[in-house]
Amino acid sequence: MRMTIPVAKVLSALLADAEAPRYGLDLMKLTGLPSGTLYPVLHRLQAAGWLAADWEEVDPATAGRPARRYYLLTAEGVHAARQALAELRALAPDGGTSWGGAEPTGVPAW
Amino acid sequence: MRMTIPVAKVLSALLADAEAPRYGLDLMKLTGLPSGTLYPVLHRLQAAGWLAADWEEVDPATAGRPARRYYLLTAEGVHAARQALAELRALAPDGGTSWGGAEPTGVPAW
DNA sequence: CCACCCTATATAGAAATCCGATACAGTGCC
DNA sequence: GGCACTGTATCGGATTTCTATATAGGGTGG
Repeated sequence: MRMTIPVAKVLSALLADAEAPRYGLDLMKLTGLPSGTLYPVLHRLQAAGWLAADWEEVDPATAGRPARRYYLLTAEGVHAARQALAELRALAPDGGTSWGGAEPTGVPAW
Repeated sequence: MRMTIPVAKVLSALLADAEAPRYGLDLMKLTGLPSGTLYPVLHRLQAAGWLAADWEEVDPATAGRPARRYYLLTAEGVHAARQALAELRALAPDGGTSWGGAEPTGVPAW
């Protein structure tokens, strides 16, 4: 699973609110991603085994809307998502980053 | 400027340590990015006006190594980088995200 | 009825991005 | 000469993003 910002947004939304099940349009609004980005991400997450999907069982005529496809992180997905987001947080400083690197290199004449 | 994780890593490294000037190999070690990823990122940042670059003025024979190309964030770059990293931080929860979205949607039968 | 908007999911195709491989060049060492 | 190290940089295939577009049923208004 390659971590990208859209993937991180989806994982973040799926992790929030006690891992409540989400459906596509819901995730589009939460993440701000267009459907053409979101659905491929969801498919990749499923292929990676991080995400499970199931059709909502309702009669469209009764519900007055199309059936939704609900997504829920697997146990592995929850774990992986937490770890991935933690790594992301590591490079977004709160005060000063100072993630163990080399000390400032020689300043140019400039 | 499209924000991606490699771009964020570079910005983070450039912001750290009081915005000390950095050169390519230095940034490769700090960010862990391969040169094939790093240099295109640096070029894009320059094209966006976020980054300034200048050749170190040394005699390679005297220094015992090739001249370095130093990179420093512009004023605009510093501002933009801080903002971009803040947005990244927003989606990497520390405790609970709860970034104002819709409340949990109806749970599936499943 | 028919147009139109809303909820939903999904794909096509062009553009952008990432990353392993490769290139180039000078220094230092054996 | 050969090899390792410091540096910067590009190429090309694979992946990813994103703008359109497709599909389909429900509800509303003329």
